[in-house]
Amino acid sequence: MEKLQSLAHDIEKYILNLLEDEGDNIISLRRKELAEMFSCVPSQINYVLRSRFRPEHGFLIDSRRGEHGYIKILRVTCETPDEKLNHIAGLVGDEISLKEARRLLEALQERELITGRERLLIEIALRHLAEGAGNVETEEMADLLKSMLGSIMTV
Amino acid sequence: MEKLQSLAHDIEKYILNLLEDEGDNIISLRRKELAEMFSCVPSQINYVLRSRFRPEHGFLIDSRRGEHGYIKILRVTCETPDEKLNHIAGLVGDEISLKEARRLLEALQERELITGRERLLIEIALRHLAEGAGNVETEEMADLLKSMLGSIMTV
DNA sequence: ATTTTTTAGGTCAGGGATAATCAATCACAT
DNA sequence: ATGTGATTGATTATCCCTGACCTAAAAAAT
Repeated sequence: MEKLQSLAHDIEKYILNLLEDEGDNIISLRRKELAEMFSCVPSQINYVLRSRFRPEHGFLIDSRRGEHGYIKILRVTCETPDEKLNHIAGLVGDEISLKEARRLLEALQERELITGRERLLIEIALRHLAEGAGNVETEEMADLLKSMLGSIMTV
Repeated sequence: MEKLQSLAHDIEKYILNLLEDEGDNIISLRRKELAEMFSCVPSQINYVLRSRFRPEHGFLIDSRRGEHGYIKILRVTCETPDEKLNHIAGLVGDEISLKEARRLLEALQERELITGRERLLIEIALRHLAEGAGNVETEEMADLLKSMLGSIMTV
């Protein structure tokens, strides 16, 4: 019955549990200790962070090296359920124009799902992308928009 | 009482407390005295200032040598939106790496000039840009970062 | 008035202690 | 066979701290 999960999965769950216990949405780790606890190489911790605690997932990482070094994991948003991510993906689609994106963002702000400042940030990022390349970027715009919305849309 | 934090951290907190107590936004120190108080080498004070009281942290340093020497620490205050824009533009500069940008965003969130959600959005946009282009993107990153920060600082 | 001495603070390189990165390899599913 | 995710270890970068040497300003000596 015991489904053997990957080490990365176990470490992820351990970190999420720590966050759950804290209630303060921020925890501080020592990479070396965590690696010892799971009997793995320290860089494995970085792999877990890179693959599961990115900004897209609503997390921010602050770290310091040297003596008294640490890794702080900050949970900015609650976990966005797949259901909601699918909804966002549906709204955005595989490709999107700047004009369509603007309409979508306006609607989201209207529903108070994002703030005016957040809407500005997203619009600027998309505009920068659109102005950069020629016209094959509607797909890329859709990807970026989904990443950004996915990171801040809370449950 | 165990020493849990680094010496630099303790000195930082001591200075911040002084600033807090003063109520005013400026304090004056003697490097030698402070070093003696913490039983360390005087240059350690310089290290603390260099690593924690830079403009990106919201401080300016003024000092004088010789008899009646001093180190003054001034907390930056941006009264007008214009000052805020200039401050940000100066911090970002003409070019910036992804690593530098992340550090800056951490400081800005610490200063409560941006929220965690806004930091998420900016980090995602910058990383998207950095990973997309291969090479000479430090200028473009600086432009995008200034655009994004500038847009929300005035709201 | 000029020079010398004294009294500060500044800069830099280096070493120990961490964490980050990267390329190689492994594991497993398709 | 191939592709994706997981794991490792070697290398690189960063942080903290010290101490040797440098510079500036004021006082003292001339």
